[in-house]
Amino acid sequence: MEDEVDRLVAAWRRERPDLDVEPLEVLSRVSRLARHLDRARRLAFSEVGLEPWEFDVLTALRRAGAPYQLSPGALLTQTLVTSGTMTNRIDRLAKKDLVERLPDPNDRRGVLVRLTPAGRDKADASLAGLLTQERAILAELSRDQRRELAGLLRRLTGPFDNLPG
Amino acid sequence: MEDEVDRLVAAWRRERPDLDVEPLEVLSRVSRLARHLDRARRLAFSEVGLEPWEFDVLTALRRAGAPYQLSPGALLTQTLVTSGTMTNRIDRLAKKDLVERLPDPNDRRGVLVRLTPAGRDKADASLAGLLTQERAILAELSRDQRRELAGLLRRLTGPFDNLPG
DNA sequence: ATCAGCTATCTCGACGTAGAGATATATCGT
DNA sequence: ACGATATATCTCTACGTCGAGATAGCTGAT
Repeated sequence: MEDEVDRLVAAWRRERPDLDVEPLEVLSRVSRLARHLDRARRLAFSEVGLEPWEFDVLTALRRAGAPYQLSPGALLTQTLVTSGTMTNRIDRLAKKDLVERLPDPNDRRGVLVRLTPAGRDKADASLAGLLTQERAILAELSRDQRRELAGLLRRLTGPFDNLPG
Repeated sequence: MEDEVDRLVAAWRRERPDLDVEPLEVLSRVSRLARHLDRARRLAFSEVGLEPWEFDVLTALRRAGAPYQLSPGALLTQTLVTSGTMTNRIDRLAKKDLVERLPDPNDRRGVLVRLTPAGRDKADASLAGLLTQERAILAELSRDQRRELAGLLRRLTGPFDNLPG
């Protein structure tokens, strides 16, 4: 099946035959697919009254395991947002009583963000729904193809995720 | 090489062994990689004084070929933003004399957005830089692997791009 | 010819994010 | 101990996006 990137690449080859646009075959698809996924996630979460950014934070805490707490800094690396954004997110989640801030006992500069019971319920409820939706999107591929795709993507994400910065 | 998604998946398997989180192996990597790419692009474009959103619009027009014009609606489907956003973008690009608005001769509701010569220069200058950067990211993979990856991604983007909506 | 419904674009208010700077605390070498 | 430097988090402003609604023009059925 042809997609927008096929059309995009064909257009560049016509307009700029002097350039090798092969990289776009992979990376433009990654960007566009992520955008489609954002939209689908927003729709799915709206059914349980959750914003995608709330999901990201709550599930990061849920994954940490009991007592479901992480520093803002740890949340940054997991969610790929800036510190100003994370402060804002924690504020809003705290106002909804889904998380609470605690002083870090080992570092007086630091803070720990902990999931409340209500926050944990939200996190658990939303994850199952997301997985169902993602399974539908991935039904285009066989199990082996999904595994192959995951492996190739890991080769690209690895360098970013293990970067010093 | 291990990445954040490996850690994320391992954490879910520990915390929620009742759920099959295999879909995250693919789709969480897509989302995170797109986020990394956004950052890298922002950095690369700042060197030529261009924002990523400006690049997206200008190159869509450039790809259209002479006379480098498209309707706002056509730009929407290519850039995956909403109409309000596109109006705003066109306004700002017009203010910088990179594009101009023309009435559509065939539909009095419509408008055509056309690249100015300055806009075309910007588009051409920035594309080469982007490709160089993307090539570096993709150097992790062999030519065959890149082709394979592009093919698998197309299977996922195709349904979205060919959807009625 | 007309009307209902559709399409293309723009308007506008609410919201979330980035990014730089501020503050407080920790850490390391001397 | 001390000072330089690094780290953790928060504050604040500017900016871009979304999304619902408004407007104007098109189109097909009757």
